[in-house]
Amino acid sequence: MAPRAGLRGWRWSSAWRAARDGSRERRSMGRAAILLTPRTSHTVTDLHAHLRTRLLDAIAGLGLDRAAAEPLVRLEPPKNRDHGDVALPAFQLAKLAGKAPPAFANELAARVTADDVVESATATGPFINFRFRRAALARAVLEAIQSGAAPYGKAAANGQVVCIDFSSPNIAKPFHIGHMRSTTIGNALCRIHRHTGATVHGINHLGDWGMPFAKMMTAYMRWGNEQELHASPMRYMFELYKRYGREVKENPGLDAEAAKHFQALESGADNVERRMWQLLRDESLKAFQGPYARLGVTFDHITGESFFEDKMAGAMQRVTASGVLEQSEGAAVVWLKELGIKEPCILQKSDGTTLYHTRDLAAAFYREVTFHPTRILYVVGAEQKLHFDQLKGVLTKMKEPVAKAVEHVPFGLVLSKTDDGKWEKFASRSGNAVFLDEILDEAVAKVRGVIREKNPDLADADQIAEQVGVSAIVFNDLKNSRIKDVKFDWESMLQFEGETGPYVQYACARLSSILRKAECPVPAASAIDHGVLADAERVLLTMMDFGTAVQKAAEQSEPSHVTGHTIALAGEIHSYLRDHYVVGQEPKIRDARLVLVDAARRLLVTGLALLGITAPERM
RNA sequence: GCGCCCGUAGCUCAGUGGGAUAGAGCGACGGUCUCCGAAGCCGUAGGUCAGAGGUUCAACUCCUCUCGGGCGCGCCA
Repeated sequence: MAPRAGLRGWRWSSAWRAARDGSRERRSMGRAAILLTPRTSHTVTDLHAHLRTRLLDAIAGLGLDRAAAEPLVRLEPPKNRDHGDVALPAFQLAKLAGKAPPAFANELAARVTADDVVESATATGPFINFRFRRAALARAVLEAIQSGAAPYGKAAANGQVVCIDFSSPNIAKPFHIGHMRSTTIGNALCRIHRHTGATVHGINHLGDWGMPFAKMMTAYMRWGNEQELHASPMRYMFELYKRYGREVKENPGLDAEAAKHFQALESGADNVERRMWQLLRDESLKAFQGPYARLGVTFDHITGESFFEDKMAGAMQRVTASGVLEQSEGAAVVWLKELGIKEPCILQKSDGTTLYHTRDLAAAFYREVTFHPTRILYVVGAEQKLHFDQLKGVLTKMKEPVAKAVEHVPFGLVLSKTDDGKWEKFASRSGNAVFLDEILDEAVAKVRGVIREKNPDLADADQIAEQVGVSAIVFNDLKNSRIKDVKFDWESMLQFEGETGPYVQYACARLSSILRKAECPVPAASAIDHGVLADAERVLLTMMDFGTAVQKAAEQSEPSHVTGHTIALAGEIHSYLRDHYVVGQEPKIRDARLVLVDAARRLLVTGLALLGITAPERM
């Protein structure tokens, strides 16, 4: 419904006042994540599945109940790699058997004899450590990666339908640093869920309704000029926004004026407010395509708050019919005390107009009938936890089935450093607001400099600098648990060494370079001598963790699990390459390593793609 | 005041459906490009996991309390 064509080339104003009512577009937190997969094991590879079966057979052989033991067989990575490839703490199984853990571990280990896949099962105290045959490990992992089999490639449809409400900026304002987190996290979650086989609906719930927009309209109607608006829409609207903020201090009546305009807009009549709204919305929406294009973000649906204008009456009727709506001080509210929420959820103001909650309620109903979602993720900042608790609470009190799908995915604030070295919420009082384009431009410029220095003959250097620079910013945003506040400082943001996007991209470029220099095609993974890859066990075991990382990321709405895996894999392959050359080796070794290098590159590219990042062939 | 989140190495963070000696990166110090990309790799130093109780065979991980930091709390979003 919205124009997707990009408007490139304009820059954000250098200062931005994050006034209280201006910085609160949606983005926030949630209740406990709904875990949609049975938490029985981490069996994401054939090797693990095989081992599980062997273990359960052995357990049954010891006279234990197979079904009772099944959930207790929790294979986990050993604390120390020297112990083995996977470990099984035998405490609970020993309890089931009524034996001392070390003795039981011994008995069980003895029954898991070596086969084509399992090399050994060794009891170490109460733990059993397993080791796979190196050739089997290499074969299983490399063939799966090369053929694009799940979890390395996209999984078959899993029946889940996931709505992801993300980015959702208030489009009456410039796209600034504060908008980035919901955008990058939501984008990554869309890609991750698709990879795991879900049907995903990425939704941009634009803030194009309500008081912020009404204030912008008020400013424009008082001071606006259409020529200036068209010349530089976002910058001009930002100026209006700032002016409104200044003048409302002198003239508090402005807010009442804005409220009147909103009332007129919501009346549905074809009036000046409606035409004004349409104009401002169109202009700002166009301007937002620039940042989205740079970040590689797309949406399946751009249904902002205004989209629900004609659906709110129906939603209110539904609430009324359910009998949970009450009048309080002239407003229509739902009390949620029995759900442990003290603050009532206000659905209609005393002047009859609607609120954020009303529109989210209408949106929930709409999404339910339109998409039949198993989960609806709201990627919105943690400061809006109460809002989503209330939304879910109202739906729960109404006994609406969709209530259980509603899931807030909160994330931390973006903090900036004050003059005295403390961290505080981004606010431009001290002129510290930073706009996304400025950050991306800085990063790209720095990358360009690094390229000039390290790879001066690189073709398409500008394009690659854009690719690498933007990735550094996105990767940085997805590196830590989303609930952590992001400490924004230029130094670490523009750091390309260590655990960074460019580090992972560099690994990809290095691997690509080796594949080019090999001057022979990558053999089929099934055709190589897997035994010679015994020296690559750390790389292979890390590769094997990919599925677990993606699964956890999907279940917990936590892209950082994927980010972490790409860093780990890049590190392992870098280390491996130090002592293991590919080019110039005898064919048997060269071929096996070519498959390994190619698989590592593929998996890194896949991991980055899940984060919304591309990897250049050279950099 | 009430509710929620966070507190692990100098800094930024992993690890928190309890499990074997708490891991990275940055910074510091020391190595490493006549050999596939040094945006790399290897090593050294650095931790009473905020504190105190409790549950458990086992607690950084679960429960309670305290301290420190942050966010939120009726017609904004």
